[in-house]
Amino acid sequence: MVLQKRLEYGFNGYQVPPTPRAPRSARKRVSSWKRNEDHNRMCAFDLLATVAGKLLLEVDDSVNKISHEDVKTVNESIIKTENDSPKPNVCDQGSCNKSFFVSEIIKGPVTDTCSGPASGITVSDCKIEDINNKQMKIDQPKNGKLPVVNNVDCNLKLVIRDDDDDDDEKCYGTTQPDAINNKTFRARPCIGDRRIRRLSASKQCDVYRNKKHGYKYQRPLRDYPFKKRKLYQLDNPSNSDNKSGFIEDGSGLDATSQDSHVKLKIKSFRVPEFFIEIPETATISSLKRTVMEAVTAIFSGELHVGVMLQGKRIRDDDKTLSQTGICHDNKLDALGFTLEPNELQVSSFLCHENQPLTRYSPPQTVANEVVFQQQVDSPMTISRNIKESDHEMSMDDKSGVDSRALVTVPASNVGELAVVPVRKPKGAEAAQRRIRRPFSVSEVEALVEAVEKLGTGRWRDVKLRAFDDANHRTYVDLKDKWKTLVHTARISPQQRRGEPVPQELLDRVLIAHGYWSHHQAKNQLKLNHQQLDSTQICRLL
DNA sequence: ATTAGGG
DNA sequence: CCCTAAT
Repeated sequence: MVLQKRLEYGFNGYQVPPTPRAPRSARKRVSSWKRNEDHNRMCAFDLLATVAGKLLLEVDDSVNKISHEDVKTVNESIIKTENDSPKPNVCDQGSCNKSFFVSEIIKGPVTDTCSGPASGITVSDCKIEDINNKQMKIDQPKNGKLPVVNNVDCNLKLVIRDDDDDDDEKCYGTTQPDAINNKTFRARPCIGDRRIRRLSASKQCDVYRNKKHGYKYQRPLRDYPFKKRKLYQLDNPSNSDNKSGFIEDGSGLDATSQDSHVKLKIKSFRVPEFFIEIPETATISSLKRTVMEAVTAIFSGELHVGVMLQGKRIRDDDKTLSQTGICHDNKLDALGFTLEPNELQVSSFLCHENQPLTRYSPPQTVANEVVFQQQVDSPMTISRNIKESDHEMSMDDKSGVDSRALVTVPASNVGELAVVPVRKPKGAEAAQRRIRRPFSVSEVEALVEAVEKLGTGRWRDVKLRAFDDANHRTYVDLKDKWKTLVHTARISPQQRRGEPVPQELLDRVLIAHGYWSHHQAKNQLKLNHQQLDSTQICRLL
C-alpha cells in the first residue's frame, strides 16, 4: 500500500545495552528472553507507524499522491543523514524490546514480604498528561507535502508506591481531565495475585522543524544514554498527595519503617525514535496531535514491561524484590552493611492496537513480564498535568497462581498484529541468574565471625546467625563465599579482585578454616570409630 | 531441606 | 552464582 510505503519508522537512537552479558561459564544460559519474545512481535514502533499512517488517511488522497515522491525523498534523506541501515526497522536486531525504558527506583525498607516469593511488579492505572499542563489543540492537517517526524521523544513518569488504598481515588478525582479519562486509563486493579496500585505517567513530546525534511524531533543528546538514578528510600504517604506525582528526593523519608514494600519510581520513559509522516503544511498543532496520537497508541493497547536490574533482565516473576537486590535490607543496614543502590529499569513496552483492556490467558507466556494495560479513549483527551497513581508491588504471593495466565492479549489480534508479546514456554524455562551482589566487607566480617563460632559445616546456622535477615544470602551463598574467601586469603593480594577484604579478615578466615578443617577431621575420625565400635558390638552380639 | 563440591 | 549428587 502506498500508506505503508510512506511509513518509515526507524530506530537508530539509543539502544539499551544487550541485557545478557557474556556468559561467565560454559553452562551459560543464553537469554532466551529476546529470542523467544522478539520474533512474533510487532514492535511498538510498528504500531506507532501504523497508527500514524491511519492518521494520514485523513489527509486528502490527492495530496498524498502529490507528495508521494517528496516523501520518498525525505525518507531517503533521513536514512542517509542518520547513517542508518537502508531500511531502519525498529524490530531488527530485536531492538524493539528495548525501545522503551524507564528507570529509577525508589527503594524502601522491606521486611516481611522479603521472605516470601514475589510475583513481580505490577503496574497499572496509567495516566498520560501533557507535562506542561497545556491543552492540546489539534488542527487537521490540510494539504501539502509530507514532512517526516522522527525521533520523537517521550518522557513518562511512572510512580509505583505502596501508599495505601484510596490515594488514587483522590488523585483521580482532583483533576478535570482525569474525570474524563479516569476510566480510560484505569487498568484492572489486579493482575493475578498481584495487586495493582497506582501509577503516574506524564509525557511530553517535542518537535522542531527540520530545515529540509519537515519536522523532526531532536532528543537532547545529553539524555543519552538514559540517566541512572540512585535508589532512595521513600516512605512518606503524603507523597501521594504530591500533585506533581514526582518524588524528587528521598529527604525526610522514613527509613525506619518496617514496611515491606518497595517504592518504585519510574522516570524518563523514552521512545528512542520513530518516524511519522505528516503533511508539510500541517500546523504545529496538527503535528503535535499526530505525534500525540502515535505515542498514545502505545498506550491504547497493552504494555509489556520488562524489568531490568543492573542491566540484567529479571525474568523470574516469582523472585522477590529482595532477591533481585531491590529491597532494602534492614538487618544488613543495622549491621552497617551497605547495599549498593540498584537501578531498576523497566523496559520493553509493546502495545497492541485496538486492544482495550481485553485479556486472555495464554497458557504459556509472559512468565516474567510485568504487564500493565490501559485504554485510551481519545488521544485528544490525553494531556494536562501529571497525575499520579501508585501501584503496589505485591510480594506476598504464595498462591502459586500462574501470573502468566493473566497476560492480556486478545487472541484475535494476535495473529493480525503479530505482536504477541508471548514468550515461548520452551519447556521449563531456566530460571534467571540472580543479580550478582558482591559481599561487602561488613558482610564478610559477619560471615567470618559466624564461621569462627559455628564452623564450616553448619551453613544453615551461619545463615540464621548472621544473615537471617539478608534474604538474598542463602546458606549456599554463604558457603560459596567462604570458599572464595579461603581462596582469596591464599592468593597474593595482587591477584585479588573486587572490593578488597581487609587482610585481618582474611587471616581470620585462614585460621578459622584451618581450625574447623581439623575439627571436622577429628569428628570424622570419631564417627568412624563409633561406627566401628558399633559394628564390632553387633558382631559380638 | 541441607551439605558439599565441582562448574 | 549455578547445579546437583548425596544425605
